[in-house]
Amino acid sequence: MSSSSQTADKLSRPVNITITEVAAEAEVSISAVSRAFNPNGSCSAKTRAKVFAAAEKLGYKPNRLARGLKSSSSLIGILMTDFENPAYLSILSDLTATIQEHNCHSLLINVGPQKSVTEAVELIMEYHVDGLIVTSSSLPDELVSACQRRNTPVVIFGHHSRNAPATIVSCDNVAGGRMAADALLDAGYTRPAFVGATTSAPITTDRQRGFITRLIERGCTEWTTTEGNQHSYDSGYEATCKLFTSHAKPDSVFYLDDIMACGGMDAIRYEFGLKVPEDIGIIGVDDIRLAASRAYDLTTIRQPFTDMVNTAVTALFEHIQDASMAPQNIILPCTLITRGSTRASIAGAQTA
Amino acid sequence: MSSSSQTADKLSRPVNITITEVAAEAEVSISAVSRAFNPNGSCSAKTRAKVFAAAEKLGYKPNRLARGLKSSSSLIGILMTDFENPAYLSILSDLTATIQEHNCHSLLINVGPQKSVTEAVELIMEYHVDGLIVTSSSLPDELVSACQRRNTPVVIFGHHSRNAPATIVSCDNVAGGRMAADALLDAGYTRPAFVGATTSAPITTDRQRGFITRLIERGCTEWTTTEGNQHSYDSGYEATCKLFTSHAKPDSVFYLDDIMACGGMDAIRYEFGLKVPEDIGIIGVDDIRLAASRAYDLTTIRQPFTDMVNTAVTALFEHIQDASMAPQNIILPCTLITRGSTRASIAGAQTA
DNA sequence: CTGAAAGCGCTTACAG
DNA sequence: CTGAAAGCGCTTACAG
Repeated sequence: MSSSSQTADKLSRPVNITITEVAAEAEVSISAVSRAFNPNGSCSAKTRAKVFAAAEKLGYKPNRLARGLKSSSSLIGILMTDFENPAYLSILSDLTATIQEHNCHSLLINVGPQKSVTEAVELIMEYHVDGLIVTSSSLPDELVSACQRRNTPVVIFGHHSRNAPATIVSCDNVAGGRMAADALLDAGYTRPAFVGATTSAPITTDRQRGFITRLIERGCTEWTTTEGNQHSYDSGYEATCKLFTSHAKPDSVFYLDDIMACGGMDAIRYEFGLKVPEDIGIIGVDDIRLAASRAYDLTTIRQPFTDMVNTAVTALFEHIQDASMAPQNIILPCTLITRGSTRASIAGAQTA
Repeated sequence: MSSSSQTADKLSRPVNITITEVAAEAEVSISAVSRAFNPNGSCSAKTRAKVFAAAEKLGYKPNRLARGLKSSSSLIGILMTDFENPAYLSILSDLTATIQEHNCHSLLINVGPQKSVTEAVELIMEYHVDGLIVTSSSLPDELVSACQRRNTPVVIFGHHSRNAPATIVSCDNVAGGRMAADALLDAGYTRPAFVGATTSAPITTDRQRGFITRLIERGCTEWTTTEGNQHSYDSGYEATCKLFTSHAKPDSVFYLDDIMACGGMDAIRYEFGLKVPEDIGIIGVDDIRLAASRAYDLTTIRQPFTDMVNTAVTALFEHIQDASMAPQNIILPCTLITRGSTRASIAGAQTA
């Protein structure tokens, strides 16, 4: 292949240029080209320079599919269920950005209601991903084991799972529930309610447990609980309408997450004409952007999403490097962010 | 390989079972197995049954990486820039779900500020994606051509691009701007402002052009324009603060999108103590979930996102099937959704 | 450090 | 319809 024909080729032909052409251009073997492009391949500086020059000239890019056949695919699977909660947009942004920093890319699987997690995992395994991050839905333990058997590390993001044989990164939901209870009682509210969601059981139960346990510890007896259908504005709104037309008349509500709290606050204000925080105190969880808006100005239990994402991705790549590493259960602390949806504390409570 | 050892294998061994093992189990050639799994491979019903039985028994899943080496990767690249605007979470949900219906999967690339679109496209090409969907950022024409040369169809989502050699699916932003102008004037506002964003030029200019052109057509002269930095609540808030402390005193604002409009509305209400819609009328674009909330109750120009996604994905797969298909410029209509952030129309205006 | 060779798991003309 | 064989683009022991 002459140099002039290559130049013409580079401009016009649609075919991909491969390692073979680079080898010819650099006058080395294809093994040498492969090693030059691999950090751990032994290769003299001179050869590497020749190879890079040739690759640059030809516009060569390695085919990751071919590489993945013998080596790693550089693909990380992300399983997502919840596309209602806006928190997941920034989580996704952080996840993909961090994965890209590791020179890998994200295969995003939408585990919608019509698709089971099992199906999703099987599908993702067909791409031989290097690792898997599961958000917003807990993965059955058998599936985690199945991944492990295939040497595919799994990190579960944001969800507890008692005894899953996988690394889990979440925040301390029980403590978060306790904080919410303290914040409400400290502000003088006496009849708190908890609004959870039927989906994603572990999160709901942990936050609820922390909340109720703490209420009881502090001698509060007039509490109620109810549930919305999903993590959405509408669910929060509807659940709140039910709650405030029931016999229980709470004076404050702890919502499972911020987006439900926003829906709930709107119901309280516009459906029942009550004032926040004077008549009703409200606390959410997450600290999504909207929580800091003037309209909602929501007191909330902040989840350290950025830290959680970094921790999760770091742990995943550690597992990818060292398959023998034991699964860890990493729980990050959450923080109370006090805003205008709760009355000023009358006790000596913590403020952010 | 005896049947009993296979059973033991299935439970314990970590290695993937491949086409070779299925062929042995089914007592056919590996070509036959391959054809059985390919819709267009000629294969007798009997052989297919044997193959499927063997595959089922062994838990065989084709390796998509290997398949992609000679055939298609079943991977669709999604390029995303904007993780601020919540509209993109549901767009992403629809995109991934629709792509999965086509038995393909989504490689999501985060084109953050530190990463150029060019880099992102080069990276994505290393995975030999079957097609590419570009959202929330316009792709330089040279890049589109580069993809075309590699036989990788590109669909641009949500953005005009005068003469890109790619299929474009967007909505009629100029008409949207005109609708907003009509809605404001019909409601009796006389000093409208437009708040755009410095990013994503084509969208901003089209909506602004439609808006201003229509204002002028109807004899309105007292209009102003300004810009936020990005598509976010904070940008809308800040731009509005500047706007309302400048010499121009608008009585209504058309925002580039809903999330900016929400920020703007909060600034108007809480920073300047003005009433919406009595003192100031507000219109956004998108119709995100938040627009329908009681707190914002935002009049908006709805983009038909679900239709746009379906159209974009359908068009992409048509191009993948038939490489010779000419690029199309598909523009879907948008609709005015009248809510409480504008006064009731005093003219005979359209209402949703 | 370097090259020839085998192999990753699949597809696809090519004969039969 | 079916099988043997070559090939997709890369990696990785194995000799040298």
